[in-house]
Amino acid sequence: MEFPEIERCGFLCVHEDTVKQVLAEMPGDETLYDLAELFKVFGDSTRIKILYALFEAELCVCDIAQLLGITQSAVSHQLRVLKSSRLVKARRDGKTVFYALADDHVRKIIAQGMDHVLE
Amino acid sequence: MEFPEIERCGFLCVHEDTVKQVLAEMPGDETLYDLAELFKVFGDSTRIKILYALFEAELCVCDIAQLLGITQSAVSHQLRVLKSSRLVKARRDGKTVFYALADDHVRKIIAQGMDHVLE
DNA sequence: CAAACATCTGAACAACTGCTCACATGTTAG
DNA sequence: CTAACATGTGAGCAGTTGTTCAGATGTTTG
Repeated sequence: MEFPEIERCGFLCVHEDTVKQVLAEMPGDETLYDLAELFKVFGDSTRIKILYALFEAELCVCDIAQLLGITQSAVSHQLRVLKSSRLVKARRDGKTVFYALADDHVRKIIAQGMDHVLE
Repeated sequence: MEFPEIERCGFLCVHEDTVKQVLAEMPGDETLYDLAELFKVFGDSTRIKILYALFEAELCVCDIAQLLGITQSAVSHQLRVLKSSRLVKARRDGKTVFYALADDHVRKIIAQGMDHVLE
C-alpha cells in the first residue's frame, strides 16, 4: 500500500512514524483480499453448520443434508465453496462422497470465533 | 437442533451414534447464527484493512480514510459495523473520535485466518 | 451565537450471494 | 447396457451488502 499524499484532516492522530509503521507492516492488498475471502466463507450459517457437522466425523453429502434439514443441492453448492477454500476435503467411495475438515486450522478459527461470541 | 426424521439416502455414512453425538455437541442455531455473523464482519476487505490499520495504534476516522484511500463516510459506516460486533471501541477526544481494537480476540482470529491464507 | 471541522446517518443503487429447480455427471447392481 | 442412486452444476430470482451522496449531529473556537 502506498502512503497517502494529502492530509485533509489537520493531523495524523498519533505519530506519523506510527502510521508509517502500520503501513509498512500491513500485508499487501492481495493478501488482505484473500483473508477477507476466507472469512467470507465462514460468514454463512449454512457453511458454519456444515463445518460443525464435520467436527466429529466425516459425512456424505446426503447425511449432511438430512442432519441440517436443507436441500442436497444447497449442501453440494456450499461444499464446493468450502472445498475451493481448502476448508474441507473430499473422498469418494463408490457412489458416495465423504467430506471431512481439511485440517486443524478450521477448528482453531471456529474456536476463536466462538470464544468471541460466547464472551 | 432436532434429529431428522426421514432418511432419504439409505444409510448414515458413519455410525448413527456418531451422527447423534455430532448433533448433541453442535451449538444451538442461534449461536451458530451469531458465529456466522461474526465471521461475516471479517469477510470484507475494507473492514479487514481497518482492523489491520488498528493493529499498531488507535487512529481517528479521518486518518483511517486517508490511510486506506477510501471515503470518510465509507469508513464511518464500516466502523459502525465493527463497533456493534464489539471488534473495535471508540474514544472521543474533542471533535476527534479515536478507534482501537476492542481486545486481543480480534488479533488472534485474524492471525489464525492469515495462517491459513499464507499456508 | 456562528463558523469550521470531524463524524455520523439515511436513502438509493449496483453488485453479490445463496437458494431452488431442472437437469447433467458419475457409479454400482442386475 | 439400463435402472437406480448419490452427487454436481447452471440459470434465475429474491434478499443482502457496500458504496456514494447529501445532509444531520456534535464539538470547539472566536
